[in-house]
Amino acid sequence: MRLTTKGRFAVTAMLDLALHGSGGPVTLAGISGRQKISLSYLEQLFGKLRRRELVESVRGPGGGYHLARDASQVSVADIIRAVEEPLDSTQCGGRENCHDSHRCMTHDLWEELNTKVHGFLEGVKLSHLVEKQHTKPVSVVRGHGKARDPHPVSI
Amino acid sequence: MRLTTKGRFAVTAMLDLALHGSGGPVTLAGISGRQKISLSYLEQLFGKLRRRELVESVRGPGGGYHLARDASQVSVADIIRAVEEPLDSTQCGGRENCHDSHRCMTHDLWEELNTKVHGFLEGVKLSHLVEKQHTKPVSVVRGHGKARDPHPVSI
DNA sequence: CTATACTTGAGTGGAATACTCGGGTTTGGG
DNA sequence: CCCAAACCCGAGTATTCCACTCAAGTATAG
Repeated sequence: MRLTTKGRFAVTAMLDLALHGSGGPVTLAGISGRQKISLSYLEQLFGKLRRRELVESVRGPGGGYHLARDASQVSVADIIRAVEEPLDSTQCGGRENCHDSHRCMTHDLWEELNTKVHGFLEGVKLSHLVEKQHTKPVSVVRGHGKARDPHPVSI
Repeated sequence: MRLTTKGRFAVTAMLDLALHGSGGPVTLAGISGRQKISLSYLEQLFGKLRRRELVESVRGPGGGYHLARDASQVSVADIIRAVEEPLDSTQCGGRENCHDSHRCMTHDLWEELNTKVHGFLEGVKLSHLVEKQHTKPVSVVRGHGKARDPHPVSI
């Protein structure tokens, strides 16, 4: 699992979906307008979210997307896993780049970090984010457009 | 702070330095041979490590590098910070991409994750890795050469 | 039958990573 | 004193991949 803006956009979009999902399907155009994420890009992301069965689609006029399960059953980790390529080979993951059956010296370190981050993101459910949003309903807008945001992960 | 192979190489190299540092300066050629990291690349990395005062260099024949401080005083976070570009703008870090003085919806989430990861890496000292290596002295070899390992972060 | 909305796949620009290369400068030993 | 071992450094480069766009669909409500 990687962490790029793609994953962050997906989480933002899913949160928007959870927040506006009470009145029938939510259109991507709506999410695009509120969150300032390009429509085409959203289409790409929601294709993956649908294939991973995190959302369900309703086609035709009046259609849109809604969550496939309750917001309390969807973790941030689920969302990120859905949109980011797998590529989770732990950079030396048992074989490849490590000689024979040996592990490289720092293998355990990265694996432990992975586990920690994964555990954290697994624990945060969409419903938690919804609650937080309700307690302090600040702005909902993110930048987009021509702006490029390369930062893969800042820790 | 980002997490790429550059940071992992740096940690591996620093660990090698800590392991072989008892008998005077360690040469980059030695690290290159043991860890299978290209010499030129190591030179680049150690330039940064030296500027951040994590290592000290001894020039001329018989020279090399040694740790600037005790292995217990060097954290993995220190090493990664030294070699990866800052670029730590928290992807919407207060300004930029967020409208006005508002924060985007998922801001807190990523910030909390950052803090967690940072805390973990700050807590792991080079001396811990050395100990682990001594308790089970497995292979010391990593791949390199023409092989490209793009994975920025796998979590 | 048409407008709305999802669906799909291909394509693109730019930036960054992961290196290499070719020259330096320092300095110990013969 | 000079050579070679080592560090030093800046520029260059190939590939990759992210972040997005574009174009052409398919389904369906009204």
